[in-house]
Formats: sequence, structure tokens, C-alpha cells
Amino acid sequence: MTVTLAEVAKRARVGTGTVSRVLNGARNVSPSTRDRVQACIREMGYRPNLVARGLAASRTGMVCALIPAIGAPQHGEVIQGLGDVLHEHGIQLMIGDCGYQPDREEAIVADFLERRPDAFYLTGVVHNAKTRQMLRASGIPIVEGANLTDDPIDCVVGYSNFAAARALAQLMHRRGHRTMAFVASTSDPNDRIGDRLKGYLAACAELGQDTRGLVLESANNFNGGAAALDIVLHHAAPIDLLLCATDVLAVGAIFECQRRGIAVPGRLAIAGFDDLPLAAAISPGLTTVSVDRIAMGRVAGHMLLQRLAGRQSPYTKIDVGFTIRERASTGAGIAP
Amino acid sequence: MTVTLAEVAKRARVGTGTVSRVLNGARNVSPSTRDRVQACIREMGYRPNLVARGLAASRTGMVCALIPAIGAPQHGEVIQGLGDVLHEHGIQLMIGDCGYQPDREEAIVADFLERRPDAFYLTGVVHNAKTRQMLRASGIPIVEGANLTDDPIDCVVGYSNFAAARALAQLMHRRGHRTMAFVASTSDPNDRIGDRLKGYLAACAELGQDTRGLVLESANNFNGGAAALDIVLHHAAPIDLLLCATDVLAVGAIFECQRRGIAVPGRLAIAGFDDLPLAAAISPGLTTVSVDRIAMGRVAGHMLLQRLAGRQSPYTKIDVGFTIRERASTGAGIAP
DNA sequence: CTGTTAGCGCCTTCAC
DNA sequence: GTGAAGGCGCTAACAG
Repeated sequence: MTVTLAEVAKRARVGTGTVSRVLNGARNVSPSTRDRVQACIREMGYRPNLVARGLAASRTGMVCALIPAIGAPQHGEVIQGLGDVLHEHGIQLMIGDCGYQPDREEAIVADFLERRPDAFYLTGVVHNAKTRQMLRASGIPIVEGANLTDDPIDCVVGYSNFAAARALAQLMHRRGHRTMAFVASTSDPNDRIGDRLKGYLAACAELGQDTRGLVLESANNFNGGAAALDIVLHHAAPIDLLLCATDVLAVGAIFECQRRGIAVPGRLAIAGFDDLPLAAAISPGLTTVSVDRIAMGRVAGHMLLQRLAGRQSPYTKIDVGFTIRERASTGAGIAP
Repeated sequence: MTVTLAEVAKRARVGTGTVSRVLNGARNVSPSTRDRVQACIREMGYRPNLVARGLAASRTGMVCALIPAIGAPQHGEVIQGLGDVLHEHGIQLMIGDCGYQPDREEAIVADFLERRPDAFYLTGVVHNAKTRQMLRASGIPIVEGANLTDDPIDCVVGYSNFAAARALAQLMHRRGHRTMAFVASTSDPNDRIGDRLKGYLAACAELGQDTRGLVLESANNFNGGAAALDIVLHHAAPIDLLLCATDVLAVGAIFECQRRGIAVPGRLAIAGFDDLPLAAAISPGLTTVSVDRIAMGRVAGHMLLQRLAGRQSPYTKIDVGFTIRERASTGAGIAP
């Protein structure tokens, strides 16, 4: 039904090897035969079967990427950068959604490995022992992303969620905010959120805040932010800054403030984390931590390509850094 | 390096065919040999090579799905439903991001087809002639989604963006809104947005609005919504309802209203389309069109499974319907 | 430079 | 119920 390489070879009166060579751009083919073969390929509408190629070459040209939630714009951006870089090299992405669940991640890794991908991208740096073992045993390049660790499975490209949260808390302290609370999700526990919390606690310890260690837990959605606000307002010690582990929580809190007529940042300052498009659009603008996720994805892609080319790049850990965006929600640009 | 089926067969003292049979759950294997083989599989940690299986069986157990933007929650939900259903049948999804660009879609379809997927899911019902031709020629089941058409490539599951937009405009008219404008994105032209616009225009034609046909164009992001508001406010005929082609536009407009101190819905009512989580969270709540996208994805998955099972299901077009959610942004629940 | 020959790992008849 | 053998479509030596 579909035309095969052998048929092209017959039509072009050459061996299958030659067709394979022109297909893969080997240079040891005379221009004349190359042209003839390419003509046949075009005329016959030949399309290589990558499944067969993958089996023969034990290179599938496929990279698997695992993200905690397809549809989350943060991860989408990383995937976009990663996919762009890989695509330029004829490699395609197979994306898995592990829904913030480690055992689901393990199952997907197991499944995906049966498809013999050339490499793997994982979101986050904390994974099941079995997941790590499978990945290591596979022998293919692995890149973990969106956070940093000193003990990656293979290599890691990201930024320190810990350092970013700490820096944000410290900056807010310098800006005059004294009594702060931190709200994080419990619904989707993961290393990025966990490290943000730790960074906040570290800053508190260093600064000796009154409210040191005040931590709230809420589902990671708009309602969760609203719920946290409720607690903050009724807390014994008056709180003047709410640090949220994600922009979604922060925006939920801001919406709730609007509903209750609570001035932001006048009565309560609010900051987030992620710098979603929403953070810049909302009024007041949301102070948050920004990371160039597309660039991060691209770096991850280049790292994988390096490894795939056999080069053991000296970099096993790349920090892409972060930026704190101060906006009106914490008083930036507002006259005192 | 990795253990193969043949090695398992040798260890279990059976032929490769037998191992293959237990692997694929064929019933014509005696319980005793079945157990012995399964024991060996477990002991040796054998994992089948799906690339080889795909080549031999000409069934890859892979379905390709194309969405216009990975990271967009709407499409993420569809993929989630689709992936869930397929995964239960051991089928995995390969996701492509065509960025609202038809020629990119064409390129991705061409690439993906080389991997011999068992089926294809496409977002939207309008595609390149060449894309349609390639897909048809492939002979595999194709499902188009997120809209409806009478001329699908193979079959389609979605809802009528046209009918939904028209129903929304008509409902708003019944609620007393008389002079309305519609804003849609130009940056990402696609059939869903186009049909929403047509639905609005159809309603206008039927209702004989004063502002019949007032249509604005803006980039499909928060800023685009704000920009549209600017035009609406300066329009000669006073407009009392802004219908937005997407929730993102609508929310951008609401934010801008808040900045300018324009009462919503007092001075201007606003409605969106998509029912993102944001629509319910924002104040005022956003009136919008809601579709159960996860369910839509699941239906698409079942449709593909039907087709893959060889059953030519009588359904070639499934309408999953829509719901209009009236919220405060158009005056719902507000005393007159 | 180019044709030929083995496989890659698995499925699938086809006899036994 | 089970083993043996022949591909699936392609790549990768290996001769020439």
C-alpha cells in the first residue's frame, strides 16, 4: 500500500543501501545517482517509515518529556522551547502528563521506555527510587528541569526555587514588609513548591521575623488563594504581606480582597511566583518571580543534543537564574 | 544489553511465538507454560520493545494529537480526557503543537505520519488541502474536535461554536442588552473563533441590533481585551455589552474597566467564551460559554477506539453541546 | 562510490 | 497447544 524504500531502490535501479544513504544525507553518493534517487522519491511520494528506521538504527528520533500537568502554561512554555530545539534536529517530543503523582510518573516512565526514546526530560528533581533506577538503567541522556539539585539522575537545568523564594522574602523585608505569611498548595506536593517554602522559611530564620514560620496550606487554585486570605485576616498578629507559592494562589487572594474591599497593597501586600501573563495583567500588578521558561526549555534541548552527540559536556548542572518582578501588589511604583 | 523476547523464550524453553502469545494475552496457551513464561519475564526484567512490535504488527499503539497551543488549558483538558481513555487501552499519545499555523500543522502531520500512528486527533475542522489529503491517504482513523462540521476528514466530535455564540447573543438580548459589540482575535485565526464571530453576526441579523455587525479585532491576550475596551468606550453609539471571543479577552477587558473605574456590568456588561477557571474566580464573575472539554476528549477517545476496533460506528459526528453560564459580569444575580 | 547481506526485536502464519 | 520460519522496512557493515 505505502511505498517502501526497496521499491524506490528498484525504480532508481540502485541498491537499498544507496537510497538509505541519500535519505540520511551521507555524502559518499555521486551527485547523479543522488538526483535520480531523489527524483524517484518525489515521484513515488515515498515517506520513510520511522518505526523501521528506529528498529534498525536503534535510534528512534524521539524524546520523551514528562510534565505534571499538560495545560499548565508554565510547563507548556518549557516544552515549547525544548520542542523547538529538538525539532530543528528532526527529533520529536512525546509528552506525558503525570499529574503531580510520583507513581503515575513511574508508570509513564516505564511505558515510555518501551518505546525506546533517545532521551528523557523530567520536570522536577525528586522522583521515585524505581523511576530513577529505570532511567539510569536505560542508559539514555536524562535532563531534569525546573529546579536544581546536586544529585541529578544525569544532568539538570533550571533555577533554584529555594533561592528565588528566599530572595523574594528578603527583598520584601528590605521594602519594609515585616509580618509575612506564606501559603502553599498541599494538593500537588512537589519539589518546586517545597523548595519555595524552604526558601521562605530560611529567609524568616535569617531575618528574625515576628511571624516567622507562619505557613498556610491551600489547594493550588484560585479558591485556595481566597481561602488563605480568610485565615490571614483573622490571624492574631496582623499580617501585612502574603507570599504565595504560585501566581494562581496570589491572584485568588487578590480577587478575594477585591470582593471584600481590602486594599492591596494598602492593607495587605501580596506576591506570587511564576510570572504568568495574568500577573502583569491584573490590577494591581502582581509582584512575582519570573523565569524565562522557554529559554530554559531550549537550554535543556541543547543539553540533550550535546549528550546525544556523545559529547560528555562538562556541564551537568545549569542554573538559568530568575528575576523578581516588583509590581503594585507590593507597593512598587506607588508613592508612600 | 537489554533482554529480548528470544532470550526469555530460551530461558523458558519455549518458542518465541509462545512468549509473544502470553505477552499479548492470546488464550491458546496452557496455564502451566504461561506461568513459566511469565515467571521468566519477571525474573529477567524483560520489557518488550514497542518499536519492534510496531514494525512487526504494523500497529504502534500510538495516537497523535495536534493542538494549537500546548499550555493552553482548554486544549490541555481535551488531551487529558483523550489520553485517559486511550491509556486504559495501552495506547499512548504523541502531542504536537501547531501554534495556530496551518502550514506548521501540515508539517507536523507529515512528520507524525512517518511514525505510523494508529490514529490521529486534530483540533478544529479546517485544515490545509494537503493536510487533509495526507490524513485521508494514511487510511487511519481521524477525529477532529472542538468544533463541528458536516464534512469531516473522517469523523468529528465537538460542539457548535457558531450555535453557542448565537445563543449567547440571543440570551443577552433577552436579558435586555441592546447595543453589543464583538471582539475576536486576529493573531490566531482559526475556525472556532471564526464560527463564534459568525454566530454573533447571525444573531445580530436576526435581532436587528442597532450595532449590528460591530466587530473589533485584537490580539488574543489580556492586553487585547484592554485595547478593545478602549475602542468600545469611544464608539459613537454607546455600547452596553461587549461579547468577547475568548475568556482571556473578556478578562483583559474587565481588568481595564477596573483600572478606569468603569462599572461592570453597570456601565458595560462583558461576556466571554470558554469558561476558564478564571471566569468563575474573577469579580465580577464572567458570563461565558462552558463546554465539558474533558468529556469531549473522552468521547473522541472512544470514537477512535471504536474505529480502531474496526467497527464502523454509525456516528460520524457527535455534538457534545454547550452551556451558557450567566454570572455577574452581565448582571446575573444582581438586583435591577 | 555502490550493491549485497545481515540483522534490529517482534508478530504471525503454518505445520506439527 | 506449540515450535519454526518468514517477514515488517530500514540501516549498517562489508566487499567490490
